[in-house]
Amino acid sequence: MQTSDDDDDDDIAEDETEWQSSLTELETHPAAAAAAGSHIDGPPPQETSRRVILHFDLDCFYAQVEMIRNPALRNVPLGIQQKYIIVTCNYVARDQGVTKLMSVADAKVKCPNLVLVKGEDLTHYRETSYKVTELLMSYCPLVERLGFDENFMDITGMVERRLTQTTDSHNASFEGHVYNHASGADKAGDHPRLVLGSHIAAELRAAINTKLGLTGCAGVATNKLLAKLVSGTFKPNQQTTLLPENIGDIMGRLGGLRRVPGVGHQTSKRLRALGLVSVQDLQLFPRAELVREFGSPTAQRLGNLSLGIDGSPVTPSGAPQSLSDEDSFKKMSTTKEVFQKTQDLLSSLVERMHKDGRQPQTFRLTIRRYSATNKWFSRESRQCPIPNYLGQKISSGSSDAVAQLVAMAVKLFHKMVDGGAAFHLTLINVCFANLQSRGPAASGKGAITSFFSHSASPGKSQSSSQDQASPPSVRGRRTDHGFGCDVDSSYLETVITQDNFHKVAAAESAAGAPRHLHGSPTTKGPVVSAAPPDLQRVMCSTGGPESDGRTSEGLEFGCRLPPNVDPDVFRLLPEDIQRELLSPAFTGVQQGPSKPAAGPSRVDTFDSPPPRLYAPQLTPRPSTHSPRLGDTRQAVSDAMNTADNQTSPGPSVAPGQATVEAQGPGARPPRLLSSECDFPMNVDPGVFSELPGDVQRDLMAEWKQQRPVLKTPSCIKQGRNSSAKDKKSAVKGNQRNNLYNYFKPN
DNA sequence: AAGCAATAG
DNA sequence: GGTTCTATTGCTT
Repeated sequence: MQTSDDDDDDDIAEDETEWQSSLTELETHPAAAAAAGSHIDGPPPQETSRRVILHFDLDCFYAQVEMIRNPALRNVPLGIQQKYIIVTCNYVARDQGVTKLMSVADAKVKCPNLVLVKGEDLTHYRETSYKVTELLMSYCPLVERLGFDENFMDITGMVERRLTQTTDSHNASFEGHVYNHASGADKAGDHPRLVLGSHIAAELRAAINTKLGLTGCAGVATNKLLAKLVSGTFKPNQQTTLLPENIGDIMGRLGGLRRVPGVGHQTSKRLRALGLVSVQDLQLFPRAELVREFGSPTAQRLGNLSLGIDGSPVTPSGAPQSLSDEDSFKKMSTTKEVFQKTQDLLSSLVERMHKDGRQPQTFRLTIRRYSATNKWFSRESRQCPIPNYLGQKISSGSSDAVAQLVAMAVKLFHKMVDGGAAFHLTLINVCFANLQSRGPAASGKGAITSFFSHSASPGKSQSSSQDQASPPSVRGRRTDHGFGCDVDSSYLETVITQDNFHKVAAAESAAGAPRHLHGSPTTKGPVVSAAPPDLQRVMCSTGGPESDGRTSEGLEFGCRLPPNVDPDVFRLLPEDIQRELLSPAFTGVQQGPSKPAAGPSRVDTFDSPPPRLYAPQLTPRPSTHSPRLGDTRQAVSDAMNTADNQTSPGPSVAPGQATVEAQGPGARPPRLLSSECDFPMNVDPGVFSELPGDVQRDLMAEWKQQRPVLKTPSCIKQGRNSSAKDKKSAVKGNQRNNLYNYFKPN
């Protein structure tokens, strides 16, 4: 599950006495503004940030889930065990000295009556985790997951809205704690947005508690870094707001650089090599020297982080981008065991994939081998594309998908491990990636339409990544920092695929296939009931009241558009797409699938149809092609081919056709056994020997008949390579294949 | 597109 | 800096 920072962190709010931290507000803010405003063009942001960001962190999440499943565990010391490790435990156990990642043996010494629950199967945790995210999303779609138990939320739009609509904003005070302030009433007048943020945080925590029965902490601040750092200040089931004047305090009190989110082990080692150990060290270190060591983007990011500056957006996570399953063990050294293990792992993974409903395009096998030199760890992996017909079988739940995948897995395995030599594995992982919502990748990569047809998953589509804090000029010139109006091209992607998702979902429910939110087969009832239908607003658009604001241009638009959509870019979009962007799904108003958007709203409540974050499909899709006899065996050999061809991009082969694999330079040295003369050259004898006997016989029979093997060279791929590499070199590096690239002026 | 490193919980 | 079981992003080829 996770590492430190919960128990072993001796906590930020410890030393009250020495708060002469090197930075005071007066120093921090100009510094922050200067650093944040270090863009090449455009004025520096006037206010450093009007954003309001929440961070939620569930209390000892796995333990809470188990205590809900079995309330008798509530009052006993409870530890969640994975292998020989306690990955987390409840507060009763913590009081007795049990900590995260303590060995079971040590934990039993500390707490002899510790009750252990096995936690290797993450199913329930994953399901509950997504329910939390979905619940949060029902209030505001800008929710980013961080692991299973944490969520960020950008509630700037909600706050702005309450600000304009609320009558008595002056006499309100903070909900929960305020960092470094004894009274929540102290500075309330100076920070109306954060006050409202603290109210929203309290409401959301209450909702999580009443609807899901979970408790957790929340942090309220002006960016993700700060929200995360402050949320743990008061520990179980409380919340804390950080005021801008205390940024210096909270950063200064962190102590070691390792405590800064984003600074991991390697980075802290490199920093240490520069003589930097504390956050203050980094704050005061010359930026130019940092750049020399890390390069500009990373250096800027690190330097900013040390100052409490973090311009990174809350990026909606959407459905997961990969599904994987793994198991670790002391020793595995026979191919027989490997075969068995991958089969087990794949069985459950395929089932999960089936429930998800999307179709994986890539399969990856990862191992970890034991070796004295390598110490223990470091993983290696091999991956290969999944042929379309197999992908369809997987997502439609066809029963023979597993066998074919196992064949692929074994093939991939032998690319890493010489079957003839001894080996010692300590872990196997199987993974589906490149998950496509609709059909096979029609690969209309350059076409705008691909953004509508490719991925119907909510949240991100393929690759949205950004470090929007660093690359200043490329982003386009309206960099409204903290106002949600910077040009974040990936948001266009996001938003469009999101809409597509809604359309698809609507179509499907109209067709009588009601997918449930994040349905699990076991959990039928939606624990997250939709919020009251009278309040159909999701208030995260930065704009004010959104009464169709499409007459004017520029600023007018800027205020009505979804966050992060540049008005300049917007104007260049085709009409229909503009309309899409202004439609309720994007600007914040959503409509229920069956409800005609009811009455006059209470001020800000929470409703709107539950967003479909992660909606594994519950009803199996009708299998598109009837399995004919012989399919399986052909598929096995195809699968082997797929795995084989992966490294050598030779002539591609249409599925269903047999090939002779050209033995590339990287091909495994053939271990020729007596019976091998009958194998097609593309079949690994090692794999073959692991197949069930009847499959072996069938395969042999088939090969005999097909002896004249079709070669099928590059006939399909005609104008293959050609130009298409347009490169986009001007914008290279950071820019992806996204909408912005297509509509950007120049 | 593939493989790995780094980071995270 | 490693334990478990994931998941994401960025770098390099």
